[in-house]
Amino acid sequence: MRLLLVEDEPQLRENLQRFLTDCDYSVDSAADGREGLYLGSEHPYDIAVIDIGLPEINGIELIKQLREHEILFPILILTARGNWQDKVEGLEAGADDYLVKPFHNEELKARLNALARRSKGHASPELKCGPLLINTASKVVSVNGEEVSLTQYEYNTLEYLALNNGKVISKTELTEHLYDQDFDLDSNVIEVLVGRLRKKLDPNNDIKPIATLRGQGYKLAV
Amino acid sequence: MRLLLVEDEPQLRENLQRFLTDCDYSVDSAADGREGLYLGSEHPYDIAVIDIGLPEINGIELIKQLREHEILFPILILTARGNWQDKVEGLEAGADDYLVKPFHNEELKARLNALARRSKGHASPELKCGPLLINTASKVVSVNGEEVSLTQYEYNTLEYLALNNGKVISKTELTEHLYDQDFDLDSNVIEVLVGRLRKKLDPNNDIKPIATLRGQGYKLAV
DNA sequence: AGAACTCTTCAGGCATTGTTCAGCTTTACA
DNA sequence: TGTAAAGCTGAACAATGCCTGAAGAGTTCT
Repeated sequence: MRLLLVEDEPQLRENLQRFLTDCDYSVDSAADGREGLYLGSEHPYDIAVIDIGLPEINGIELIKQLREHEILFPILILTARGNWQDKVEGLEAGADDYLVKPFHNEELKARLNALARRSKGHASPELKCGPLLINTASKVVSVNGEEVSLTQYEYNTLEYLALNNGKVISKTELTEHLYDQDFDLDSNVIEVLVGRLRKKLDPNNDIKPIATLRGQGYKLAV
Repeated sequence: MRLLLVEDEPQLRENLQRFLTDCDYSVDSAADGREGLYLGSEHPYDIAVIDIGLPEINGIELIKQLREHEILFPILILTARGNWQDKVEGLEAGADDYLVKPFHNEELKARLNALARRSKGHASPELKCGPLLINTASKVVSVNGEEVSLTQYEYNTLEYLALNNGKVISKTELTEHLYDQDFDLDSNVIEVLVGRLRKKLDPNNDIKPIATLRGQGYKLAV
């Protein structure tokens, strides 16, 4: 799998390059938008990781231009925390997913895998777990074909569980994912969110999509 | 497994060193960044735990320099609560995971295990012992394909035995593994747990997965 | 500004799990 | 074979962690 990495900060670029290489991607990296555009239009990459805040040509512009050249590989963008606008613009410009800095390498890996998988199968950006269908682009969730309306936090919680389908996720991990600031760890927000999710996804309580593992965390499995 | 610990506060350093040694790491510790850098570049560690707030060379700088020397073992950083910036910088500098102080020793251990496993490329989270299958990611245990539901402590006990498959584990060792602090060693919790495990794993008593070695401990072997 | 919606906290209740205890069984060894 | 120590087990109790409904605080939309 060939991967294009566009990131201006040398330290982060190097780390990501190393990590992604370890994940068996063959990585080319660019330090600015101009170089990114050049590499991206010359080589047949399978996937790209692009930081939004770039010198020369900024990330948004880069994505637009790539897409104008009919370059269709999936793109994951990196945004700084708080720059909400970037994220929206990036997705509108043609990115397929985003990650807010700082992030865990493992999460990047999971998202890239998901992106790669669905782009190979020409599938839509969907996660599927039994009767559960999650469209990560439109953020629409449906159960047995019936659409369910979720709030932002409910959605994020579900998406994270779905990305880690089958794995046990501790409340700490969920909290850290949902709130990147240090957050009161004694809070029971997660419990409340999970409770509401359950009620919305499965009002009759017959599917039981989210399992509780007492003392260990939650797990999505259907 | 060789582990490098860099922590300036003597009390915490000592505690961690003792705990990690108990976890079967062979631990070298440094009290400041300079010493950490020296040790880290001289020895082939498998993993490192680094406090961000260090004298001499601070933690971020230490990580950067290690990475510049092409030193690639996974690094877990310790940050004080609220120092959110540290966390970001640490991850960008090349750390692989972080833990916010104060933390539970068991959580540190779990994260180190996960890091170690990932970096060794042991992708498969499954332990297999005869008819016994333990998935450490989903925490699902099955016997001859049939799923068995275990409580947290039962699971932890079994996992530890399985990690030491074939080795005799004394009750003391099990107790120390399951419980953080000094725990009443005259208790018979372990016996109770092992009893419950046996009943759940092997209700008809024909597999006998856990053997008792009178006066020595227990052993998983099938 | 008011209304509607979402997020977070809190407190009480509940179910499951963890721990202890007492009495019983097995084992090792004289 | 008798005895003491080690281990096993079922029941009881205590502690823990999770769930839930309600209400307050904060947003966004009209």
